[in-house]
Amino acid sequence: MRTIPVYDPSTIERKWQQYWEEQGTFNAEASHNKPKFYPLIEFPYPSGMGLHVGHPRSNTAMDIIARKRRMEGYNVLFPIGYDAFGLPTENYAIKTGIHPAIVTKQNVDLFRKQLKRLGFSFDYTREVNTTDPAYYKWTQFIFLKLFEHGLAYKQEMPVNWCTSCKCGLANEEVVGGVCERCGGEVVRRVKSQWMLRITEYAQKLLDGLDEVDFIEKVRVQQQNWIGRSEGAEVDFALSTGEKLTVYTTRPDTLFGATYMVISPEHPLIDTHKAVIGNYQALSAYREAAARKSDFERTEMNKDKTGIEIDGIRAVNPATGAQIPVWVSDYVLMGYGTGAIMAVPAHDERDWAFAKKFGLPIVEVVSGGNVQEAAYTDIQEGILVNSGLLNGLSVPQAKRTITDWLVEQGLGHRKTNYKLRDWVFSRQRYWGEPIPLVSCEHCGWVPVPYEQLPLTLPEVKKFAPTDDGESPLAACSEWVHTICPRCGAPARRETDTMPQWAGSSWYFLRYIDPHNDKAFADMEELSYWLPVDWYNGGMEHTTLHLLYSRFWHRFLYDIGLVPTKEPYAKRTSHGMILGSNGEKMSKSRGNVVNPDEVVDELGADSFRLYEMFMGAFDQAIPWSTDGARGCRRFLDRVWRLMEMMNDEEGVRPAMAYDLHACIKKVSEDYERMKFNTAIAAMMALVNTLYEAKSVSRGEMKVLVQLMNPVAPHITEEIAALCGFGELARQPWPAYDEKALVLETVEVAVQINGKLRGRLTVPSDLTRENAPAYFAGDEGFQRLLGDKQLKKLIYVPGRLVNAVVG
RNA sequence: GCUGAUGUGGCGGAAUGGCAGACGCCGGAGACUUAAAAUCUCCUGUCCAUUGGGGCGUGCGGGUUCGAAUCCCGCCAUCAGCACCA
Repeated sequence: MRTIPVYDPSTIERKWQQYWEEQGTFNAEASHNKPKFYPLIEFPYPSGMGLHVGHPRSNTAMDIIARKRRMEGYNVLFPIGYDAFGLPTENYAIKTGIHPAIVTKQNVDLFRKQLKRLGFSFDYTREVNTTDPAYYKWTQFIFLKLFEHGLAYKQEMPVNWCTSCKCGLANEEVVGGVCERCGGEVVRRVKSQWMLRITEYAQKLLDGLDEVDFIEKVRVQQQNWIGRSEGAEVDFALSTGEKLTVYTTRPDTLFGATYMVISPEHPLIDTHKAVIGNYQALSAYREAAARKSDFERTEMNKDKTGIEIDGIRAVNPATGAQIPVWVSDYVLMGYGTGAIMAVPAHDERDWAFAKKFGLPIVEVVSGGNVQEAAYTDIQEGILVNSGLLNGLSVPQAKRTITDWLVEQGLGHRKTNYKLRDWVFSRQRYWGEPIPLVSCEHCGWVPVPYEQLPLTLPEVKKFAPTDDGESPLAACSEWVHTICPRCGAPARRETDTMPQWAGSSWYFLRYIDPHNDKAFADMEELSYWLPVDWYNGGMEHTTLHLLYSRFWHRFLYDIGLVPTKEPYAKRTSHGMILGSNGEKMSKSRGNVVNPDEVVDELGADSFRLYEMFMGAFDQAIPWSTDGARGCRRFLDRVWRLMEMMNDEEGVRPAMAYDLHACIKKVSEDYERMKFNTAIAAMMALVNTLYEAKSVSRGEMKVLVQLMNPVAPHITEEIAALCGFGELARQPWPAYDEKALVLETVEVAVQINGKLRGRLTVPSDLTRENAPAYFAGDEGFQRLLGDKQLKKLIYVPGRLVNAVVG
């Protein structure tokens, strides 16, 4: 038994972290000779609360992959940065009067310190910060490119207005009718807003999903959010002589359209004020609809309201019948044409509406009972009461009627998307200024590129005004400027960009972070792009992930980046819950502070537990006892040094276990099955304890396998044992031959019931099995006097005797 | 309502057609110790028998198969996302 030093994580971890920093061990190499690997984690928002236990889950996972790739000979770029614009910092500034830039710096320093304590192999020389003018210069640059290409426009439009933040929100930021950030009530409010035309890219963003390796649920969520549907636009003649165009995905049901509905915001109401008999009532309905918050609209979801327009009727182009036109808020102005043909027999919403207001329900697809419920099946039904469509299936009828509409000049095929344009303005201080100037003569004029960055002015008050203007509007010497084009007095845009701006392209800046001629050099981009593996939270699937794909695809289209898609692979981690199984939050009092865990157990134990606690993609409750168990495992590994002998190689008796472990761990890391990889290493250590000894060769392989998860302790063991620096050595390979044994134990079943175990030659085949077992004493004893009808042998696993 | 996921010991979980419960936590017993902690060894789904063993068991009900936690059909429950998108 050797005498070994005490395992003291705090000393060891500090020592190695310093060493890595001095040596630049994990900095990406400037040369492009090696194959590259670019792993990415979502850069954190540096809040004053510091790191929570969720961050290290994603970080450790990608750190493991990054460390393994370096040992496999790749040039790895594993960067870190800070997404530091945003509301919490600004709200803190409003409360305390401290400038957000100062708060941001403090928070970034705190985060960096905490991240370094956990030993992540980031290349800190490439750190970015979205609030740094040298960074947001290029955010503004990309915005101006979007503006130049007609993808940024300002429009009066109803926006989601958070009454608490006093700020407009993107559709994606409204969750369940309330503000995603603060939970405040969200109402509709008409404001002039900068918009980005992401809808122009709907199809490209959809098609791009086929080129990348995203986990299924991310792909499905993006597809649903983009929401492509195919149908037709159909013109209905109105009694006023004009026509009303609707969008439908079910043109086959045209003969069943017994009324029409337009949205309360539809312009038809005002343009036909003169002929409408109940204009007063309609206006009242419209105002009531406008006053409803999104939340109320959602609540009232089930109970339909509406009012018939008195004085306008429409003609069903298929049947020639006169049908009424209604107004109801179940029809949305923002989708399709803001008007629908209602087919109550075959649409649940129309059915509910027709039942409530006593409108006729005409069956045109047979197969259900349309007086009882809408029949919406499109697989089985056959068309009836539909003239030229009678007897056709739904898909056939769709084609036939659409061709007919086109022929008659009454309609055309149409594809629609649920995706809406991106509300890009925020009436806040702590964001990138939008680099545009409003000139009386020239309209909106970009700030010239050479004048970027357009920096935030110093202001005294950071709070938005009650009338919803940005705090920048109060800063008159900043607002008043001259038009860059004609030199006349002009005003700057005072809205700022949303937090999603800086995060839409940060992965590009990591590639060439100190470049002041371009956001990144094309040659560097060509080497490093795309990001090979991006891990992040599901909450960013329809926000950050979609937005950044949009920006990247735009930059590709104008020739500024070399790939269509930014991220080759996307995976997602499960949330860490409080020990009571609920979401961690300050108010629930179940928040775990990583610093405290590191203080007690060390960073390696913390990292190990985060990876061991359960399946990586699932939500798991935290257990400090579980983390202590991981510390116990590291203690056991450390003490293996006491029983280490001088044998350099792997002992034959240990070869199978060791090589099986190399294989299992190597494969499981790649599949993000970290929990089973760690379990395999624990099992190996248990086997070594049973053997009461370990050779130097075995010990070295063990610490190499563990190194990506627990880098400090394993480097220290390697140093004490003279194995050399692990981070600089190749990843261990397993020996296929060592995995083949001479004999193997198989289960014996009689009629599918487990009855015993037998040792058989491992090369026994299915063909030879009947003869072998006929002569095997142990098998015959288990079989007894029963009559063998059939024998099933699964090599290496089991033998099943089917008896009469 | 739609979409996607999940359901296995006291707990986190493993096994994706072939020995259910690997690995860890909690708990119990023993060894070491003056003692405690730490450590080491053993036990730990459940019921019956307790000497070898046997029955039951992966949300519920059916089915396919020599064999099902795993595949199929029908339910139930939980979580997440979307939600009047025509």
